[in-house]
Amino acid sequence: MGRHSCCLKQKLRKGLWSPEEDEKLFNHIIRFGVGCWSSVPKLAGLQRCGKSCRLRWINYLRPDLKRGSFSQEEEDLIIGLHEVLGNRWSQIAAQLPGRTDNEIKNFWNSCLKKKLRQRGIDPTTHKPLNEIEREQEKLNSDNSVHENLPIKPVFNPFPTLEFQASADQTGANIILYDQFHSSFISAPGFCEYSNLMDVSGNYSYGSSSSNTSNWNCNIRSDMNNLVCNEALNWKSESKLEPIVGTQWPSLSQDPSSVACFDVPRGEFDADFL
DNA sequence: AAAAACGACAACCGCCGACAC
DNA sequence: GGTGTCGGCGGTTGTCGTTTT
Repeated sequence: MGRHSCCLKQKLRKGLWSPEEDEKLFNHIIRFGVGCWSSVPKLAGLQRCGKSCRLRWINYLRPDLKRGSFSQEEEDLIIGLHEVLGNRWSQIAAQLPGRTDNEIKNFWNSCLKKKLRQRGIDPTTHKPLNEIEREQEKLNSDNSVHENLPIKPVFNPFPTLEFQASADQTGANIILYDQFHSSFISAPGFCEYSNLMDVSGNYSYGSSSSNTSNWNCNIRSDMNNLVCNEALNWKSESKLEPIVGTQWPSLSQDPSSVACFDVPRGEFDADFL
């Protein structure tokens, strides 16, 4: 329990990642893909634990990250999904291509919660705040009368909807989506999310922003898609940003045609092909 | 101009489930 | 079935830039 064995070893760096470390990790994963995270630091020449490398890759280095501020559509989608899913950030992130669970979680905690409160909505239950207060007062008065009764949880992650509880991993999202969709599209004040929700066809990372299993399965074809669609620009602050509108040739057609990125800082090899 | 407060976001921590042995 | 390892997740903390006092 607790810290992984890799983290217990001496001389492991912590804290912010340097551009050099980013470069090493990025180059390693581009070349070899992700096999076993615990072996990545050693193979990449990093004094970090595998967990830290994994997090850095998922939240920061992955080439398909969108970055930048959230659009209004994304904001509405997050709020709607949070009402359905609660703090299941990885599941919420799965519906927002290019966004990570960490990013969404931070956005929620630092911004959206505040916005909802300003609109008079409780960010936990998504009910009007005055209604929550009334319920709380009622609960308090009930408790004072029935002090010996078991305490019921106040928070209900599914406040207005009932969901099928036993869906397999692949079916769960579909069921949730159908129920979420049918519940909200007819409700006043809610956006039509359907065009945003259906990303299963073009979101190559599967069910979660943190899910790297697809990388393990077919790193080459995934990188093919990613590199072609989102060329990399190594910015001075070491962040990667897609070059909007840039057309890249398909690697499967002509791998040698993509030999270099726009790399003003750091040097990324593209000869993993 | 300096200090304090605030906000955004990167990273860590602890826990859990899956899996292999 | 017990144990250890690993990946993944959500909560929390740390860091740093910006704004306010």
